[in-house]
Amino acid sequence: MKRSLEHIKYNKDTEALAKFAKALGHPTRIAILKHLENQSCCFTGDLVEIFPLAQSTISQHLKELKNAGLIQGELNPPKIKYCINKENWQIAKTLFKQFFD
Amino acid sequence: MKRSLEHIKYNKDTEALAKFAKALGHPTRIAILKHLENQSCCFTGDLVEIFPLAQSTISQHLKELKNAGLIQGELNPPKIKYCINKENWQIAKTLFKQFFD
DNA sequence: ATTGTCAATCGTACATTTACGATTGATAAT
DNA sequence: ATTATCAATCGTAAATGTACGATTGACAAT
Repeated sequence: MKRSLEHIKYNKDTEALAKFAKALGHPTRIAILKHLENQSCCFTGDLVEIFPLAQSTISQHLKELKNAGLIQGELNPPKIKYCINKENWQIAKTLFKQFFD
Repeated sequence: MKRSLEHIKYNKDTEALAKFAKALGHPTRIAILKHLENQSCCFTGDLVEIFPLAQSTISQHLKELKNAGLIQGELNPPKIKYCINKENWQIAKTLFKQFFD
C-alpha cells in the first residue's frame, strides 16, 4: 500500500458485512462452521482429526472465526469447546439477507 | 505455504460459498455491489468518482467481482457497463441462505 | 512435585491481496 | 489519419493470509 490515506470510511453495515464475509472466505472455515452447525459444539482436537491440517493451522482459523465473532470458545478443561456465537450469527444472517434482498 | 499437499478437497457447495464470501470480503466491493443493486448498472468511471481510489484499483476490484461471477460487464462504447450477474447472484443468495439455515 | 494432554502462540516461509502510477489497447469523434 | 476517452493491464511496494513445526502455558491426574 503506497497510499497515504487512512482507511476509507464506509457505513457500519458495509464494514460489518465485509468482515463477516472475509471470515467466511476460506473453505476450511466454511467447513468448520458447517461442522459446528451440525454438532452444535466441538473441540479443537476433533477438527484436527477431521481436517488434514496441522493443529496450529486449525487454531489460526478458529482464531479468525472468533475475531469475526462467529464462534466462541468456552473452557471445558482440559479442552476448549467451540460453539457458534448465536447472537452474531443472527446478525450476520440478517446482513447477508438484506444484502441479497 | 511449506506444505506439499495439493489443496484439500471440500465439497462443491463449500468451495463455492467460500469463493463468493471471499469476493465479498472487502468493504469497497460490498459498496460497489450495493451501488449496482440500486443503479442496476453503472460504468467504471462512475465508481472512480464515488470512491477515493485510483482507477486501477477500482478496476482490480471489478475484476475480482467478475471472476467470482457476481457481476458482468457489457460493452457500451466507449464505456463498459457493469451489472449484477443475476444468475450467479441467485446462486450465491441461495448458498448463503442455506448456510445460515 | 511431576507428568501428560490440549490448544494457543511464536517464528518462519511463501502466496495473495490491496494499493498506486504508468502504460497499453480499444473505440469514437474529429 | 489523429486525437481523445475510457478501462484493462503491467510493474511495484507493502500488508495480510495460509501453512508448517516448535514452543509455551494451563489444567488434570498421578
